[in-house]
Amino acid sequence: MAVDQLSRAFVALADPTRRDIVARLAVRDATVGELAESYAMSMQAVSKHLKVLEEAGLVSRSRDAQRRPCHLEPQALDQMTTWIEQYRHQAEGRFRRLDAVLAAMGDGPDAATETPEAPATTSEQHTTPRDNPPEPSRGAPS
Amino acid sequence: MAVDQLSRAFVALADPTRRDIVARLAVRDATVGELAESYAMSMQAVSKHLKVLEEAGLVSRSRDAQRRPCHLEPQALDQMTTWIEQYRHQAEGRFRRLDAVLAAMGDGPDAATETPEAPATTSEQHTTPRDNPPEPSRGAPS
DNA sequence: AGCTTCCTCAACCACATGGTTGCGCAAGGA
DNA sequence: TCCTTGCGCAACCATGTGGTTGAGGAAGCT
Repeated sequence: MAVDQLSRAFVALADPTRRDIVARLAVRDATVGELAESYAMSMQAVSKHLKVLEEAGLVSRSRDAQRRPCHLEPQALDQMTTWIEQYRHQAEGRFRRLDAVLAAMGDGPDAATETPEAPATTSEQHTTPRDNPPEPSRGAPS
Repeated sequence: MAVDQLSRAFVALADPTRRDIVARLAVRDATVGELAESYAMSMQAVSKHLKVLEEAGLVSRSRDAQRRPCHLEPQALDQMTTWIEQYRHQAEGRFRRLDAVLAAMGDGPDAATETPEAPATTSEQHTTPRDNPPEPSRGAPS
């Protein structure tokens, strides 16, 4: 417990069986039994996987008599892409800027190859808020 | 071993410390020691985390004397978003079509609320290839 | 009421994971 | 040459995870 939704979502999709379940639920809703028919494991195991997906907010379950139909929740997937794309864009932008610096430096001096991305053309520094600083000691601890 | 790159990538980002490392490497490359200063754990532990990220293709490490600078690899992140977005789009498209059917059925008959997404307007069925069918038994086993 | 179907919960087990410590190696500086 | 820095490897340990089986509950059928 005490784990944020994003961690749960990544943990959930880290398992191939659960990714396959997500892929199937993208096509159509399904019950536990329907899903379990496809895998070489017991229905209890599939139920556990669905519980993980549900606690990650990736699927929801309603009631239909004794059935428990499973429904994919796309906005949880959206959260994940938002996180990933944030840093991918940040990194790619930085690399593009770095390439530009290196190219413009083609006939320049030799004092290069030393962390030229810190003082890049447009300041970026450490503006983006990282989600989980899982440690108390920030900065040099010694 | 014998685990595909996508699973490795999701496993890697499932850990908050490793997500934080990715966030930092998006800003600038860093050495193991620099990263380790920020966390309440030993450098060996951070090195292990980096190994996980490296085997997932998310970071690469070069040599600079005895330093091992770590570099974020955005295309691995791109793979992940590609996977996620595929099913998010699929599901959202299906839900939009379902909503349309329900809306158009507002004055229609009462025989509804029963899996209306299977015979939707545009046939989609099970076209998208799921990545890991981790089971041998496909189709009704009985 | 009693049976069947669909599913969850609880206990258990093997193995993976995240952390530790200790050791050792490669490369630069004294 | 020796020492320090920076880092990886191996062994170890506690906990988490993915599977099993067994029991049992909720809802429809006869």
